[in-house]
Amino acid sequence: MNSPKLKSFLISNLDIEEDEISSILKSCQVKNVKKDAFLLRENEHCKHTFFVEIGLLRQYSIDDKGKEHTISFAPENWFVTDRESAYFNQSSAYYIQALEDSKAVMIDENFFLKLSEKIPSFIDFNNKLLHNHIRHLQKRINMLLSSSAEERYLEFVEMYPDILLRVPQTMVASYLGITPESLSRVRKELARKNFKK
Amino acid sequence: MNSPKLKSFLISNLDIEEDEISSILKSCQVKNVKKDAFLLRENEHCKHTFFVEIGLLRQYSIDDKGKEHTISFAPENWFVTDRESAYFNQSSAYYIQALEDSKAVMIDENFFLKLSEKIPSFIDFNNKLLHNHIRHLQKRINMLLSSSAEERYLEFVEMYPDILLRVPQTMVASYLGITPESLSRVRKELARKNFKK
DNA sequence: CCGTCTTCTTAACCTACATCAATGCGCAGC
DNA sequence: GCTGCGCATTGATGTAGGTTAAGAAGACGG
Repeated sequence: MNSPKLKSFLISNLDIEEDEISSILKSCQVKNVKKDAFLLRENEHCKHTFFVEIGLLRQYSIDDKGKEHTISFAPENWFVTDRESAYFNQSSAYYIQALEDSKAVMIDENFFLKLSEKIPSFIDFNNKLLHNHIRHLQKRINMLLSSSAEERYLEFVEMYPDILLRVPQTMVASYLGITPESLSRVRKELARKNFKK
Repeated sequence: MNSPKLKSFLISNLDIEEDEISSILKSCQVKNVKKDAFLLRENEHCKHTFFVEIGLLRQYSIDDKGKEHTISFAPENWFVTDRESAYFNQSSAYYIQALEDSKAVMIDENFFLKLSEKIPSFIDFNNKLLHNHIRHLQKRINMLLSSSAEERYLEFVEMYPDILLRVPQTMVASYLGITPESLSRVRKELARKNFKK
């Protein structure tokens, strides 16, 4: 059970000794999953926050017409969870699935408690993570309200150039709120514009 | 300087004595604003969380084409702030404006610190508020990605029937991500359907 | 190296919603 | 009781993006 990335992530953000964090981390299970495997399905109760050590996860929902809507991508060093389900004890409306063979640390409530007890700065750090999450969500809402498909795509390219190369366009489209066909057209149009310059 | 609603809100959610909360609340300024007055403008630095005692506030952005996009409405007993600006010390991309003559408690960083110090349960409570915020934002993203104008309007009617009656339709439309004209047509269509039944 | 599968592209057509412009209508101020 | 203003409605027309369907291009297992 080793989780070097989570470890260094915590060390660089918290005022904590290496062996102390190691001992806490021992209590966390690490899950290895193959591409396409699920870490969470709709209607299940989400009990963990996943920290991605290796690979790439995706969180998405499926609407009544059967269409997928990507909520987030989580590559190495990212967290992903359904806070609504985990925190408020509800069954989840989302799926979390591996887009590549992946390795994720399964963080549970207990882990948070231990950290809060032993490391005072963890509370502030956790607070910061939550605020950061809120910032991203709000930015995305603002974008969905105000930008065209092309603008949203350009924004995505700029923010997540690495992810762009690792996931199928279908999924990028479902993140942007458009169809794969539309995304293809947007890309074509952009290529044309750049060529003309 | 009295803020009875914030007081009872805190008392009912925290394990705290009435006079203790009263003394902490004394340090908070209360702001009375007329309809249309601003509590925050774009490019300003947001230094407070506003708790609405009386009235109704709205948070919105203006895009490059000059269009308004409503981020949130805040009636009595609600908080509103730009966490991105307040927490990360950036200049704000949003406006906060009174839609009615209003009274808001101006909560600053210091207030949070005092509460965290004196009331241990405040940390958990604050955590809960953040999680709740995240839950709402995520739900809204999911809706913007997956629902039609009509579905979004129906959802709004169900979730915020009170707000619906207090704000002009233009602003509801800008919350839903559609034009006022479209909202008018959606409403007409819904009226027609209900009449036929 | 072939067949199958998945993803991407392209084209023709369609629809939800936007835009533009005119009209209506309630209500505040004089 | 007028007048003007802000907001809602309506109609005509435009357009971004959706839908459907087909083929092209990689990716992969045998």
